[in-house]
Amino acid sequence: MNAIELEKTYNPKDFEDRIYESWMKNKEFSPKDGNGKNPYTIVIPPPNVTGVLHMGHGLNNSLQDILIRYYRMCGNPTLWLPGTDHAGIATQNVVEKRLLKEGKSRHDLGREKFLERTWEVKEEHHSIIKNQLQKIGSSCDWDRERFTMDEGLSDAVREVFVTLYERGLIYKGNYLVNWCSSCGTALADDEVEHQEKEGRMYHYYYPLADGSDRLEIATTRPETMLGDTCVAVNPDDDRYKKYVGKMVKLPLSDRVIPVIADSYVDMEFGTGVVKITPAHDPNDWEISERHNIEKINILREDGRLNNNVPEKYRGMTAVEARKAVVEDIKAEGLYIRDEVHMHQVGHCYRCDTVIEPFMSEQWFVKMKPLADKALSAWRNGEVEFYPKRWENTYKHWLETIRDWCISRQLWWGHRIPVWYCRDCGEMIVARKDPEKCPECSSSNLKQEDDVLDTWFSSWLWPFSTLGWPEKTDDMKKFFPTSTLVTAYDIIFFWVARMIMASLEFTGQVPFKDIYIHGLVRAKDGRKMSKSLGNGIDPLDVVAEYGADAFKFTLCFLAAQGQDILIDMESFKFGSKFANKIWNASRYLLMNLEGRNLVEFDEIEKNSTDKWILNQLNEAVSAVEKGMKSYRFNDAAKAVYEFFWNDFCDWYIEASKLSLYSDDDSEKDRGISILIHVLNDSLKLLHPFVPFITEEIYQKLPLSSGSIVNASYPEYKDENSDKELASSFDSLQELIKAVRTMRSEFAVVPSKKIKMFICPDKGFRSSSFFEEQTELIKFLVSASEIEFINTKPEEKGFIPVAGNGFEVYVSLKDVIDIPKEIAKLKKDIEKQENLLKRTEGKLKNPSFLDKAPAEIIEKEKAAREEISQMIEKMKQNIKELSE
RNA sequence: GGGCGAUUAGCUCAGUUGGGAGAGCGCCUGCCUUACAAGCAGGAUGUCGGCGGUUCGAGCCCGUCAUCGCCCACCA
Repeated sequence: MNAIELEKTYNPKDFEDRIYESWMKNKEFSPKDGNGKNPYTIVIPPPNVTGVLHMGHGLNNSLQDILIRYYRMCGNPTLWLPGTDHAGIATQNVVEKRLLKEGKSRHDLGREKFLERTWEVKEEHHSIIKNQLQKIGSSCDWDRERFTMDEGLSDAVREVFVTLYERGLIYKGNYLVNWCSSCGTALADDEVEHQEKEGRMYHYYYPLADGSDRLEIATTRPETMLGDTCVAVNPDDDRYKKYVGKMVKLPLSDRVIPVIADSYVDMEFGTGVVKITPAHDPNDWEISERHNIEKINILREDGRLNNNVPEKYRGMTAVEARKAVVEDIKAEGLYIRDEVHMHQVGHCYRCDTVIEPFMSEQWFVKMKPLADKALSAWRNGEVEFYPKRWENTYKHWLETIRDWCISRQLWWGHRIPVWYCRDCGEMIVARKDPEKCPECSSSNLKQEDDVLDTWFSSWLWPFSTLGWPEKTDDMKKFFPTSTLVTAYDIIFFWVARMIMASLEFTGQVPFKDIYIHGLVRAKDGRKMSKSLGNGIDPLDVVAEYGADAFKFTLCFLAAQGQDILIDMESFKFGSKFANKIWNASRYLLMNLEGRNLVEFDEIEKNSTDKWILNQLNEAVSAVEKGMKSYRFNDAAKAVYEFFWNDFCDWYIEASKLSLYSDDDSEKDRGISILIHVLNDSLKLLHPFVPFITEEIYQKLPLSSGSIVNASYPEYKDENSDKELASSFDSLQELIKAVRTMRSEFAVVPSKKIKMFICPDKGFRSSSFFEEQTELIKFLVSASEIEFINTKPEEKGFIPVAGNGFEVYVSLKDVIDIPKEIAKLKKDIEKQENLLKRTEGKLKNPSFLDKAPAEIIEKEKAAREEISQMIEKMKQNIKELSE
C-alpha cells in the first residue's frame, strides 16, 4: 500500500474544529444502546449563561469529558447532559449594567421590557459559552441541552414549590435576612461571604432616663443606635443588676428604651452592656424575640437611612451616618474612645457589597426534614464522595442547617407561583396560573413580585433536565445519574441541595459518586480572577496549544482533590505529548509505503512484540483503575508513560530492526504490529486527547467510523506476561549500562563497538539476551556481540557490571581509565552502604522473626545481588589497573 | 473558636494496604542517528518542615510544634 501522509508539524488548529463538527454531524455524542451494560450519566454543572468560561470550568469539563469518553468507549450507554443556568443576580446585574450605560434603570423599562432585554442577552451569551465548551472538546449530547428557565424546568420548579408548600415545608414570614443594597435583594446565608476587615470599636455612654447614672456601651456600628430598642446586660452580672428594668435615654433621639437582662450577653466582652438593634443584627433579633421588644427598621432597600431616624440622618448611607453619629455623640459629651477592631464583615458573593441584616417579608424553605433525609442517605452509603474528606463538610453543614431564604427581589428568574386576591386578600399557591380567586371568584389577582433563588432551580437539575415531573424514557433510563463532578466551593449551594431535592421528590439520590476537584490557581497560589489580572482564558490556551494539550495537562495535574497551580507555560507539557503522538504516528504511516498489512492474529509475535502488548495491557488496567477511583492523574500518567517511554522510546526504536531489514515479509510483519499497537494506543489515549487521536485514527488503514464510539482496549489475561516484562527490564538495564559508558566517555554513535556479554550462571535472562543479540547491537550501536562464559581473553575491553550479567566493551583505547576507576570506587561505596543496610536487617533477629517471609526473601536476594555486583566492580577495577 | 488541606530535587507537584525516594520543567554532557531539537542518549541534585512515639522496618501510622492556605462559626 501507499504511505499515508500527515502534515510535517502537529498543528491542532488544522483539524480540531473540523473534527468537532463531524462529531456533531454524526451524533457521536448521543447515547448508544449498550449490550446490557449500565448507562453512565453525568449532568453538567450548568455554567452561568452570561458567564465566560474560566479555568475552573476548563478543569471541570475536561474531567467530565474524560469520564464520559471512557465509559462511552467501554460500551455503556453514555449521556453527558449539557445546559446553562439563568444565574438570577449575576445575569440581572449584567443587563442592568448595560442599561446604566444608556442612562436607564430597569424601572425605566418596566418588568416586561426588562425581561425581554434579558432574554436577548441570554441568547447572545448562551452561544458564547456553548461555543467555548465545544472548543475544549466537551462531548455533550447537545440535542438534550437544557436551560434552567426553559419550559420544562420551569414546570419542575413550580411543581416543587407548590408541593413543598403543601407539605408545609415552605413558609412566608417577616424575618431578618441578609440584604444586598446594591443588588436590592435578600440573599441566603451561604451567599454571604465573610471577610476579615479592620473596623473600629466605639465606646460611649447611654444616660439613664432619670439622669442618675449612665451606662458605657461598645459597638462597631454606631449608626445602628438609631434603631436601638433596648440595652441588654447579663442577668448574673453584679455590676449591672441594679439597672435591669430601668430606662435609658437613647442619645440623638427622643426615645427612652429599657435595660433588660439576657444570658446571651458575655460579661467578659467589652463593657458587658450591649445595645440592641433587633432589625439590624441577628443576635439582637433573637433577644428582641425572647423579650418581646419592638423592632425598628432604619434602612431603606437601597441601604440608606429611612424616615424612622431623626431627620438629619435620613438618606445617609451607613458609612456617612456612622461618621455623623460619632460626631454628634462627641458633641453631646457622651463619647469615651474608639479603638481598632478586627472583625468579620459579610459581603455579597455577587457584587461584594457589604451585607446589612435587614428585616423584611420573605419566603423560606424549612430545611431540617430535607437535611435529615440527605444525611441518612449518605450514612447508608448511597452517595460517596471522592475524596472522602468532603463528607465531613457535607455532614456538618446538614447538621447545622438553617432555613433557606428563597425569595429574591429580582425580576430575572422563576416568579414565585403565588397570587393574591386584591378583593378578598386570599393567597393562592398554584401549579397553573389561576384565573380567579377560589374564595371570592374575583379575577383581580396579582402575582407575587419576587422570584426564586437561582439555586431553587439548580437543585432540581439532575432530574428536571431528564424531564421530571413527567415520567420520561430518559428519566427511567438515565436517573439516578452516575457521577457528579464539581469543585468544592459549591458543595453547600448545590451538591447537598440536589441530594435533598432528589430524595424528597424522586425518593432516590441524584448521583452515586461525587468527585470534588480542586480549584485552578495561578502559579503564585492565588485564585485566578479578573481583578488580579492573573487569569488565563481557556480559549487562549486552545489557540496557543490546542484543546488536547489543554485537557491532557489539566488531567495530568489533577491529583485527587488538590488545587492546581498553572500558568500559560504549563500547557507546553500536554502540547509536547500531543506532538509526540503526532510524530510517532506520522512515522508509522510513512512506513506503510510499499507494505502489505498482515492480519494481526496471523502475525507471529517475537518477544519485543509480546512485551509491548504486555505494556499496553498494563496501561489499560491502570487507566481502568484510575477512572474507577477518580485518580485522573494516575490514568494520565499511565497512558503518557506507555506511549512515550514504552511505545516510542523502546518499541518503535526496536521495530526499526524490522522496518530497516531487507526482508519484505519482515517489514510487513513489523509495520502490521506497529499499526495495530498504534490503533489500540489511540483508543487508549482518546479520552485524554480526543482530537488528535480522532484525526490520526481516521487515517489508519485498520479503522472505520469515529474513534468516539470505538471500543476501548480491554485488559486481557493472556497478554499479561510478568516474566517477559522482567526479562525486558534486564535487557533495558544492559542497554542502558552500555549507553551510559559510551556517553560518559563521549563515544559518538557512529563509532561501532565490539562487545562480549557474559550472563551470570543460571540467570533467568541469559538465553533471552542471546535471542536479542541483533536488537542489542542495534540499540547500543555495536558492531559485534559475542556471548561468553567467563572474562574475555582478548585485551582492550572495559568491563561493565550489571545485575545478572557482565558486559565487556571495546572502549579501552578511548576511555579515561583513572576516571573510570574513580567512578567505580564511588559506585562500590554506594553499593556497600546498601549492603550494610540489608545485612543489618538480615542479622536482626526480630526482623527475621517478624517480617513476612516474602520480604525476607527479597532482602536475601538483594544481599546476593549487591554483593555480586560489588565483587564484579572490584574485579573490574583490578582489570582496568592492569 | 472549631474543622480541613499543604509542607518531598532549583521550580510545579506525584508517591492508596508501612519493606531499597519519583515525574515534568530547569540545569550539565554528547548527538541535526532519514518520526519528532517541542527530539534522542546520558548525568547531577533530596537531614521527604521540626521534635517525640508505635514498629523488625516510617515520606506513609499516632502525638506535638511551626509555617502557609482554605472552609465553617451570631461574640456586641
